[in-house]
Amino acid sequence: MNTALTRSVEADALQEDLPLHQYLTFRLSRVQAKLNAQGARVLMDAAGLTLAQWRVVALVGAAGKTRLSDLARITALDKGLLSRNVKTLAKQGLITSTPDSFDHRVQHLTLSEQGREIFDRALPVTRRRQDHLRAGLTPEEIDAFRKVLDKLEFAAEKTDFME
Amino acid sequence: MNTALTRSVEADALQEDLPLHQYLTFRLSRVQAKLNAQGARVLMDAAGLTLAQWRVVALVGAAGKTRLSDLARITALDKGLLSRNVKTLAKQGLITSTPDSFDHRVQHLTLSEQGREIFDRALPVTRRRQDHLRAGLTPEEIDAFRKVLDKLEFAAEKTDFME
DNA sequence: ACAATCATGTTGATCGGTCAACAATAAAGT
DNA sequence: ACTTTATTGTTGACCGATCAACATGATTGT
Repeated sequence: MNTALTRSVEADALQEDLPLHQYLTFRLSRVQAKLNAQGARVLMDAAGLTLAQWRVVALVGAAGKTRLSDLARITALDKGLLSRNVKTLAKQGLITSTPDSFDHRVQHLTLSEQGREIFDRALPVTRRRQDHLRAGLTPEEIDAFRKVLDKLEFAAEKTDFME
Repeated sequence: MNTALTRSVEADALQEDLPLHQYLTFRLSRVQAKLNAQGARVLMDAAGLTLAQWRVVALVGAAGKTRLSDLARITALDKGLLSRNVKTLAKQGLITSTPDSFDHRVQHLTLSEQGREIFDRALPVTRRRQDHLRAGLTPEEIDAFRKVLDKLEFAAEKTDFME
């Protein structure tokens, strides 16, 4: 009786009252993984960029001119990761990085012609995707969602809840 | 005038109207990264487990007895990843994996004594963390949040929104 | 002026997650 | 019966993310 026929039964019983499934964090990571996969696919198709690369392009494109440390600060992305992404983007000719004449540590980042072309091509695609994601949501839901995200982010940064 | 003194000004201007910052997915991935880091730290301190390992222990502990394919199906985690985690947990003696006598492909997973001890020790810690995360949220907010997650997950699985 | 400190960006090591290929086995179709 | 197809779990290759160490250069304090 313990053959493959009983599989679904046991699986369902398991699914019912799993502690993990009630955990917001677990749900969140699953949804995020799926969104990530979708976003990566869309961007690769539309612009030949990875998600992390697109983020750099989008940030530099929107800012017009930035430096790496600002991107890291604002987005809370790892500076090492950003550095590598900028490097490959520069090698591909999408981003130009020019040194600051006063502070010789900083590099100013701008989009090249080609970079802006890709930015202009990718932006509407990502907008479309965002619209698609929001399509089933009311403005109130989106607003509430954002508020919860803020609170969760705040709670995630607290370190003293274990005494 | 383009020295480090102007940094914050430019950074603020950038922060204002970034397209990325309005993207739900971007916010989500940031929050998730922070939650992840917090969860990993808490679990490592409390039980010496990685997040992925804890998930396996928690799932097997809750189910009593499962097989790998069920875990993969239910949690939408990668089976390769699960296989590796199970393997290291088995090597550490937390999980015992016994072959099915009818279907020689499947392995039945259960917690060992030691595994259950760790499960029992880690579970209240993770509950405490979940409570901490929910502390600032009303039941309605949590409910709304869950609904939005469901809708986003659904929308993330659709593939035909680009025509 | 000089020492100590801090900011910027690069790099290496490592880890977790994803994907594809695979061997072994079972189930289904003919 | 036999071929084809599907499932289970393992493995290798690869990529993105995280962390720490580091070199360089600026800032601060005395």
